[in-house]
Amino acid sequence: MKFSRGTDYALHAMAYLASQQEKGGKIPVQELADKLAVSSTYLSKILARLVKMKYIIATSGAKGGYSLPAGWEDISVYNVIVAIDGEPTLFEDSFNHGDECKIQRLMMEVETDMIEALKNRRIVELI
Amino acid sequence: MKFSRGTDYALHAMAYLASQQEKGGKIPVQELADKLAVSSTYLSKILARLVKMKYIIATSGAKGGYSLPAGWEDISVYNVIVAIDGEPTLFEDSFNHGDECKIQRLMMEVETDMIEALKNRRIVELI
DNA sequence: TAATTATAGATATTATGAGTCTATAATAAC
DNA sequence: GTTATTATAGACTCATAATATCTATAATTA
Repeated sequence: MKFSRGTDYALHAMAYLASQQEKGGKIPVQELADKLAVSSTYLSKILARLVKMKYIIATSGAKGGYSLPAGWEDISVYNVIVAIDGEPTLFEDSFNHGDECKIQRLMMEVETDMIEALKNRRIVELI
Repeated sequence: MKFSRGTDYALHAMAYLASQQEKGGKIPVQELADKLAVSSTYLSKILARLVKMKYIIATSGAKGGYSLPAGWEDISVYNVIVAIDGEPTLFEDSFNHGDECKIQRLMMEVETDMIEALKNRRIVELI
């Protein structure tokens, strides 16, 4: 019952990029990896998912690195979580119980509220 | 990012016991296991945790089985989850970041709200 | 004493998270 | 154009936890 460490890395990376945003520079993965005390190849894998979702921009080559796209202020914590872990689900709905199951319904309500809360929180808050 | 299947079994077992409560009888694990389509020995292991927390009562011997204790109407969904999975934590706080970490703080807020919601929901609602 | 029920321990299986290593592609500096 | 720098992608390993199963034991009633 917790989000993956990958999500944690991703959120910290996003927060760091956001905090460096004024300078307009690109941040190489090695710098991010040093900050987070994680291997750069592994962090690359995680960041690749954010690139795929266009939450960050990757630039190859010398003086390259990662940066934030226009409109990054709208990216939510939920966006990042889904990019890394996929849609969060408190219960496995492929089990026994369909819509008529009160347990399933109750958990869905709690889950929906949690998701709503995460959608309302944005990366820009983390600077 | 989901609760264990064990929690699911436990909630369904509790709901079933509650629904049979009027009859005052004890329900053997085999009957519960049949309902949930799970092996009785495995379900026993899960129910043992509820017994330890006094959320259900186990009676050995012929005509024995599981039943609910006095005051069972106050047992929350959260109680059951903690009994099976332990305290839920959205993030591993043993990582890098202490109280000053904004990500940690944000996730703690979301987590606290979720826990509060689960504490406000009781087994009695599931009948 | 025998039947019925729960409990506990050892073990197996499987899935997933977490991470490494290596090769490849893209781009800028020279 | 060559080289250095950067990101990307795939195969693979390792550890851990969930999800059970099986067997033996303890408790209680008929």
